[in-house]
Amino acid sequence: MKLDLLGDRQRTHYCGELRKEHAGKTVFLAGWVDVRRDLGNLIFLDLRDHTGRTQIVCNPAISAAVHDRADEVRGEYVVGVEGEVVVRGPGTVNPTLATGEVEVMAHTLLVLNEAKTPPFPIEDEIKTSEETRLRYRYLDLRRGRMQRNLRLRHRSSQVVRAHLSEHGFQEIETPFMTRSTPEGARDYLVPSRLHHGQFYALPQSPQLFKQLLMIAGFDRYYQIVRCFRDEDLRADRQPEFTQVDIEMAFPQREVLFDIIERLVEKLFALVDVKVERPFRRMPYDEAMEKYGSDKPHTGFGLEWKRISLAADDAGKVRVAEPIKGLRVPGWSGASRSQLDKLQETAKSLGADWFSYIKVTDADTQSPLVKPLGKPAVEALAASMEAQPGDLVLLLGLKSATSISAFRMLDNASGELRLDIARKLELIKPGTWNFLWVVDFPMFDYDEKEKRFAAMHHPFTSPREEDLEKLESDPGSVKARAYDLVLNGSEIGGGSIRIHRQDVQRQVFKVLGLSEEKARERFGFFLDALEYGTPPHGGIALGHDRIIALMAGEASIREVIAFPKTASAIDMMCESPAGVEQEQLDELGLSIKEV
RNA sequence: GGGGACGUAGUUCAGCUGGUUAGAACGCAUGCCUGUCACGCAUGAGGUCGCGGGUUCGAGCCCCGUCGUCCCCGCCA
Repeated sequence: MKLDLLGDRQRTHYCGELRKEHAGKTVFLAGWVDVRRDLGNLIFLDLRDHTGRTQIVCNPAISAAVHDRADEVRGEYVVGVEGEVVVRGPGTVNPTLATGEVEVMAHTLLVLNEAKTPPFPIEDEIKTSEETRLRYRYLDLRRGRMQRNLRLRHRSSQVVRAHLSEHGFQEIETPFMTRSTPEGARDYLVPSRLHHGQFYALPQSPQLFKQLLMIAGFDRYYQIVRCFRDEDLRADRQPEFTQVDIEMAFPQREVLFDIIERLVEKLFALVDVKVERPFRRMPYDEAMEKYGSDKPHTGFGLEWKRISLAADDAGKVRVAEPIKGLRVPGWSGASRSQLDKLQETAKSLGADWFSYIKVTDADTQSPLVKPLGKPAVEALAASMEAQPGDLVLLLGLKSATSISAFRMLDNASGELRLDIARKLELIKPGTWNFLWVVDFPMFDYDEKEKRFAAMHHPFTSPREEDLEKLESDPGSVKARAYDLVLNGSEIGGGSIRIHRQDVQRQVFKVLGLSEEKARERFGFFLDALEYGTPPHGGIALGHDRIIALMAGEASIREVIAFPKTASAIDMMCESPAGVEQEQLDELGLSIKEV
C-alpha cells in the first residue's frame, strides 16, 4: 500500500492526554492502531501510544479520503491523525477509558507504516508463553504493563542517583573487561586478540574496584552497574543483572543502614508504599533458629523453637538433640496426607526425623504418646505454648554428626515453614517486611573439601572483638556482613571490609589460600592495601529484584528489557551463536569437539 | 548435574481406552453494516500434533531418544 509522509508535522498531544477541556482544538496525534472497529460507513480507530488510547472517528461525511484510508488500516499500523477534539454525545462516553469523554474527528489520516499481524495481542494481561513474548520482545514491550515496568525502572534509577548524589556519593564507572578471579561464581570470559591465550573476565561485581576507589580517596562511590555471572538461572537470577553498588570510607554500619533505608523509602514511594523505618535488625543465628533461613520472610508468624526432650526420651524415639518445634496455630485438623507430605518434604531436605502433636480441647494426639507417654507429650506441647486447636510440628535428625547437619536441619525447617505458609495462605500480598540480617558467620565449613570458605567474600572484615579467634576458632568468628531482606528475598548485601593487611593475610590463611596463590589472584589489590587504606565498607542492592518487587512481578525478567531464558539464551537475537572461522583464527582459538 | 510441569492452527487450549476427515475460542481474510469501544452478522483460510526412531493393521495418544520453555534443588564468595 502507498504510505504517507510525515512531513514536518509534529504531535500536539499524546494519545492519553485529551480531555473535555480540549474540545474544539485541532490536534495531531500519532501512534499505533490498537483496534479498528468498522461499522460500514463509519470506522473507529483506537490510537495508542505509551500514554494511553484515544478514539478516532473516521466519518465519510467529514472526509471521504479519511474513511477510505481507514478502510485499509489494520492493527499495529502506524498512523498520524489530524482532527478536531469533540465531546462525545450522551450514551457514547466510554468510562473505562481515560480519554473516554472525547474523541477526535479525523480530517486527515496518514498511514505512516504498515505492520504484520502480531503473533500475540498487544494488551496488558496476555496468556502468551514467555517464549513467544521473548522472541518478539519489541512487541511485548509495546504492552502497557511492560511500558510501566520499564518506566518504573527509569524512575527508580533517577531516585537512586538523586539520593546518593545528595549524600555525597560519586558515580564512577569501573571496567567491564577485567581479570578473572576464580573465587565465587564462574566468570564470563572474553578472549584477547592482541594476547593469544589470555582472557578478560566480565565482572561478577565491581568489588575490588570500588574498594580501590576508597583507597584512592573518593570517600563515597556508587554505580548502577551491570554484573555478570555464568551460573544457572532462576526467576530472580539472570546472567547479566544490575546492582546499585555502593561503598563508603570510614563507615559506620548504622550510618550506611540509614542512607539505604531512606533510599528504599523513596523507591517504594514510587509505587505508593509507605515504608516503616528503621528496619528490624536480626542476627543470623536468630534468623536460622526461628525461620530456618538467612533471608527470612517475617510477614507471618510461625517461628521455630529449639527444644530438648526430658531425660532419656530422645533415645526412646531415636532422635538426636536438639530438635526443632513449630507451633502452627489452628491447624490441629491437618490431614494424614498433608502431614505425610510434610514429612516427605522434610526428609528430602535432609531432616529424617519428623513428628507432630495435635492439641484439641478433648485430647492430645501424637505418634509420640506411645513411646513417651501422654504427660511427656503434653509437657512438650506446653513448652511450645500450644493452645487447643493448634498443631505442633517436630523436626530433627536421627543422628546428628556435625555443624553442617544442624545447618541442614535449619534449612529444612525454613523450607517447611514456607511450605506451610503457602498451604495455609498466610503470606498476604501488599505487606512489606524489610529486615537487616546481621552478624553472619565469617566462614562456612566445607565438609567435602575439609576447609573453610568465605561466607560473604574474602574481603569481609571479621568483627573487631573476634579478631583473635581467627586463628584459634575460625568457625565462631562473626563477620561484619549484612543482608537486606524484603518479604523473604535478598535484595542487597554488603559488609565492612578488611582494610588492614595483617587481617587480610590471616583471613587468606584460614581460607587455605597460600601467600603465592593470593598474590597471583589479587596481587594488585594486596599491593594497594599497603598504601594507606581507610576503613571502608558498602553494599550492593539488587536493582532488578527491587524493581520486580515494586512492580509486583514474580520474575526479574519482567523488569528487564531484553532478558535471557533459563538456559541463558536470548530468544530474539539467538545468542549465544557461533562465529566465523576467521574470527576464531584472529583470536587464536579453536573449538574442541566434545 | 538432578527433580517436576509443559510442547497440537498466529495465540490460548480441548482431543476419551490407540481407530479412519484433529476441534473450540480469540486472532486473521472477504462481504454486509453510521455510534462502536470484547462492535455485530455471514462466509472462509489457516496444522511438519517440537524433532528423530520404534511398537502396531493403524500413533496427537504407547515406548525410546532428542530439542526447547517454565519452576525448583545443586550452584550463585
